[in-house]
This record gives sequence, structure tokens and C-alpha cells, in this order.
Amino acid sequence: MEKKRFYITTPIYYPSDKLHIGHTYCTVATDAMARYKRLTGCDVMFLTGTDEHGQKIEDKAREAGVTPQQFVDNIVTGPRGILDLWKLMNISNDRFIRTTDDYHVSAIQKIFKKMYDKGDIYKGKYVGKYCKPCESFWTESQLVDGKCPDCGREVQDAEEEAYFFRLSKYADKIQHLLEDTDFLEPRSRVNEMVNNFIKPGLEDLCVSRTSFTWGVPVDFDPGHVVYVWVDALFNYTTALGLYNDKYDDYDKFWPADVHFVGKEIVRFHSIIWPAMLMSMDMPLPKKVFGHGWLLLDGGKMSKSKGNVVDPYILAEMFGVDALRFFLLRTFPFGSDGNFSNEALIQTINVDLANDLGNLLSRTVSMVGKYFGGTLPVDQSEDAEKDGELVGMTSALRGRYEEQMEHFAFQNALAEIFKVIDRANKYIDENAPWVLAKNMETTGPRLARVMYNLLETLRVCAILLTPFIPQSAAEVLRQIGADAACSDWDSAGKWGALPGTVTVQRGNNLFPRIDAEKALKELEEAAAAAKKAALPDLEVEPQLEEKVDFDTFCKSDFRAVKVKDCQPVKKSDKLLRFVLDDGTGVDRQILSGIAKWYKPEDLIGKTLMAIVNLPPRKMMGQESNGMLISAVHTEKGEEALNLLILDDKIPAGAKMC
RNA sequence: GGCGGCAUAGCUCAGUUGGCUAGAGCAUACGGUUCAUACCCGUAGUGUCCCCGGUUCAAAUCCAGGUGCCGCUACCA
Repeated sequence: MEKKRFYITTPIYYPSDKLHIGHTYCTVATDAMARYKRLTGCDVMFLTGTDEHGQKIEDKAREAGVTPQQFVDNIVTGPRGILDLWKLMNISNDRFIRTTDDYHVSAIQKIFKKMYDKGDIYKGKYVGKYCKPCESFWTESQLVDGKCPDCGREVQDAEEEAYFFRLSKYADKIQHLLEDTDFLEPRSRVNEMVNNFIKPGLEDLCVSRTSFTWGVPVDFDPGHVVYVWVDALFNYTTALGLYNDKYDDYDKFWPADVHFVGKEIVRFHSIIWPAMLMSMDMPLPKKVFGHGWLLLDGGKMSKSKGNVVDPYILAEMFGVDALRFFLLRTFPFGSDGNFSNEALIQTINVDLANDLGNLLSRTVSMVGKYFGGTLPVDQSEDAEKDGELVGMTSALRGRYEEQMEHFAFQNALAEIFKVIDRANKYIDENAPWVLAKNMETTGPRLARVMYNLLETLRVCAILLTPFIPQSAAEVLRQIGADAACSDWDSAGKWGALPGTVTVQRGNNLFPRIDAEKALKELEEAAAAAKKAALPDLEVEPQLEEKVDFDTFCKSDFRAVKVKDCQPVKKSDKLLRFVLDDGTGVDRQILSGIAKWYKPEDLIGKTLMAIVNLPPRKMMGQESNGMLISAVHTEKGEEALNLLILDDKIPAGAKMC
């Protein structure tokens, strides 16, 4: 029999910055779903990738002084880039598409042309605002207080030639799709889409740009590049081989079974995407699921807020499986969730360490202690005492499947942990340590109790595989389950594990985390990351206010030579300078630069000072003037350099 | 402004089409156990189910109004 096919995608992420925990959340969820479907025997295609064109990338690359391609290459394929992150997170994607891949670019050109030839894309005028000094074209909504968002100056009405997609033509069909089918989930998003966009009347969509060049060129009209909609959305089909020879799975896998997308791009996927597919006479994906966001302190995570959670740090500190588990166990997939390090640590300790890890540990340890690691043939059932655990475990796969089919990862995991909790209670009820006191009589009963625990662990581990693949495999290894009793079929059957199984004691699956210590480390890591994100170099902005020439001339700057330099007692900051200022009388100046210079290193140097400042007392000593330094900021830290002059300049020489 | 959602135990949330003394997990307190990762098991709670009306034999659930929070409001990827 041919295997059932399942095609699932994440959005293609925009590599203008490193990805954060929110992207990880979506990708991990998609991965869990893909692994689940593979487990159940489906032929799965799991696609993720990156959307690499557009103005913002072009700008960022220019800022960084590299080409756009170099810029995205670094973020996607560079060290600790997106590919590395997915590898770290154990993401099992079958394919990875980059919109800068040649096959995609040429396919997009063909698609664009086809829609144009059909008449669904037409050339028109795009009305907006233009800022002359910036030479920038803005849309109404981009303006800040009606002015240019870059420079704040007035903008003028302007028109730009552009291609439009006849989105309006498909409004009725889209409304039907949203309202009368389960195409878009969760359901609450349907109202938002219909009320906000469709009912007020869909406008045609601008699908090309002339204001930047980093995109797929419109091959029949130089100067135009294909804008994000066509370029990015069709990735789901070009990655299967639509209009290209790179792949050949379009007929096999299209239409997609589900697109997982963040709620911020629900509109693109539930209105624009189906409309474009209708135009292309292509089948629509079966479902779009808009998942929630991970919030931080109740608000959105964002670079500008500086509250972005770095998945690398968390995965390295707590383990990949622990992080994956936390994300899917804690938050309902369809709604927003409040991310916190405390919740992460608590979930790891309670569910993974105390309940699951400890259940495995105590079970395997007892089989070792009481039976030398291998259960005997002679086992004695007790229907009354075993019934509930056996019943729950036997029914688990069905309950789990029901939740997984609805993308309710949280509920699926809750079902598993109900059984794990029951198993821990079962140990208490049967008190194996009491049974072990008289092996002659109660040995067979003890053996059965152990078997039931191993069997429960086996079923739970199989069903946990999509969420914590490495750890689940380790559970199966430790309880001695071979491949034959580690698959989906065997998860639905009680008793698949051989009665005389041999266990393998291993390391603790999930070590308990010292919450206080871990939180402190996270705090330090966050502080370090924040610092690293600070600009390498900052200088003070120049003063707007003008100073007249006469005022400037009143400042008397002179070359001075350091005759002596000593730290000032009881002061961390001050150095006391004795200077030759050319007058023949020593000048004393105190300067707060001890943080940057050792006194002895400055003796003999020729410096610059302003000498006609009024005297000022510091730490009980008089300072007559001020040494001139250059200051700037490096990674948020103040840096200072004295102006050290050529020694051939004589003491007292005037600066002008 | 328009549209939509939410408001339940200290915290995070379940509560299906209105139906018995309103639930789970975590946290707290007390007790038990020792196989295990100072773990596990048991017991105990506390709630004006946001406020105010209404419909009903019966409302956390339905309706009207109010308060508070949040989301979407299109060419940003």
C-alpha cells in the first residue's frame, strides 16, 4: 500500500537579523508535527527556509559594507546562523529553500509572467509620498506624523510605476474559503481577516518595486523587481519543483497539508496566497494555522526593546530536548504564551527531571537491583492493581493522536504526563521494595510490577519521540526496547516489550536544575549579549549651536610637558600633573583619567591643555586648567585618549 | 475611530451545546515512603468565576450595559 503523504512548512524567515526564540518556537512545532507524521508512517515533506530579498536586507548590507548576498549568506550559513540553529535544535527538515537560490529565482520569473499573461497582473501607478532629499518613496502608512520616517521632512505626493495583482477579483472566493471552510485556524483569525480586509473591499496588490534592486528581476521589464508576495509565498511550491528542474515532487506533495505561520503573517497566507494560487489555477493548501507569539513580560519580543531571547544560550544551558519540550508543553499553540526563564526551569525540573527522568531512573535501577537487569519469565499479574495503569497506557496512543491531529501539542503532552504520573503512583501502591524482601514468594509479582513500569515507559517514550527525539531514544535504549517495539504500531499495543527484557542503566536523562544558579547565569549571559549588541564605536553627536569666533579665541590652548605625574591619594580617578607650560613656573593640573593611564607612563610627554580656566579645587588640591582628551564609546564603555603631541613642540606653544 | 478576543485559586490556565458542593498543574502547609535525580505518594485549603442588570427551574457559561487588558486595522519583511 502506498504511504500517506504529508507536506508541512514553516514560514521562510527573513534573515535581516539572527533568529530568536519565537522563530525557534514555530520551527520546533513544525518539526514535532513532521516527526509525528513520520512516526505514524506518513511520507513526509518538511520544508523551511529563508526569504532573502527586499529593501531592508539591501539597507542592512550597505550598512555592514557587504553585498546583500554576502550579508544573507552570513546570517543563513555562517557560524551560529540559521542553518546552525536548526541543526542544534535537531530540526528534521527535508528541504531548505533560500529565495536567492537560482532555481527559485527563475521559477518566480515564470510565475510572474504567467500571471501577467493571464491578465491578473497589470501595470499601473502606485500612489504614495516622496521625500526629495532622501530620494525615498513611502507609503501613507510608513509616514511618521505625516512626514518622512528617515529625516522627518515634508513629503510630496508622488506616483511610481508598478505592477499590480488583481486581488480584488478573488475577494468573494476568498471570503467563502475563510468563512465556510476550516482553511484558516484558529477560527478567531477568520473574523479579523474578513472584517478588516475583505468586507471593506480588497484592493489590488502592488507586486513589484522600482525603489530597490535586491529582488527577483521582472525579466520582461528592466528596473522592476518582483516584490515579496509573489517571491516569498511561491517558495512552498518552487521548493517542490514548480517551474524548475531542481526538484520533482510537486505532483507528489502539492497541495500542502498545512502551513504553520505566525499570527503576524496570517493575512498573507489566508488571503493573498490563496488568491495567487487561484490565479495560477493551482490547488490550495489544505490548511493555514496561525500560531501565537511568545511574549516577554506580557509584551512583544523585539530587537529594539532589547528583550530578545536567544535560543542558543537556552539550548546550550538546558539541553535541546528540554527547550523543545518546554516550548510545546507550556503554551497552547494557537494563542500567545508568556515566556519566562523561571517557567522554563520549573517545567524542566517538574516534568522532565522529577516525573519522567526519575521514573526511568528508579525503574531501571530496581530492575538492576532486584533482578540483575533482566526480568525473569515467572511473572504474576494482579488485574485489580494493574488495571488502571495498563488501561491508561493502552488508551494513550488514541488520546494522543486525537490531540496531535488538531495541533494541540500541549494537550498531547498532558495526556502522556497523566500516564507518567500514574506510573509514579503505581510504584507507591505496589511498594516494590516490600515485595523484594521475600523474593521466594513475591518475586513473580515484583517482576510483573517492573514489567508494567517498563511497558508504560516504552509507550510514553515512543509518543514523546516527536518532541524530545534524543531523550526518547535514550529511554527506549535504557529499558531495553528494540526497534520492533519502538514504533507507532507497538505504541498502541500493551505487551510489546519482551517479558524477559534486559535493561541498560544510563545517565540521568534530565538533571535537575539549580534554579537560582541558572537564573543568575542567564542574567549574566543576557547582559553580555546586550553589551555585544551595542555599537562598536559611538561618538558624541556634533553640537547644533554655533560659537562665534571671538568666543572661541578666548580659550587659551597650550602645549605642555609633563614634569611629574602622581596618583592623588584617596581618589580612584584623579591624577596630579606638574607641567611645564613655558612660563618657567610649574603648573598643576588635576585630571580624572587614572582609569586609562598609569602616571609613570605620562612623564615626559607633550600634551595639550587649556590654561585660562579659573582654578578649581579637587580633593583639596588646586587644578589650573584642563588636559585635553579625545573621548568616544566602545561597546557602551567610555574610552579616553589624551592628545599626545609631537615632542618637538616646545612647552607653551599656542594652539590656534 | 472600526472590527475582534480575553477577564476563573497566589501564579499559569481547563471549563464542551447553560445542569449537581467550580477544576488541573505549579507554589504553600502537614503527613507517608525510601526504589529513585533531596525524588515520589497522600491530605489540606482559600475563589463576590471583572462589575451591574436581564432571560431561565437553573448562568462562570446566554443577552444588554460598564470597566480593564490584548490583537487586527493592508503593501513592513
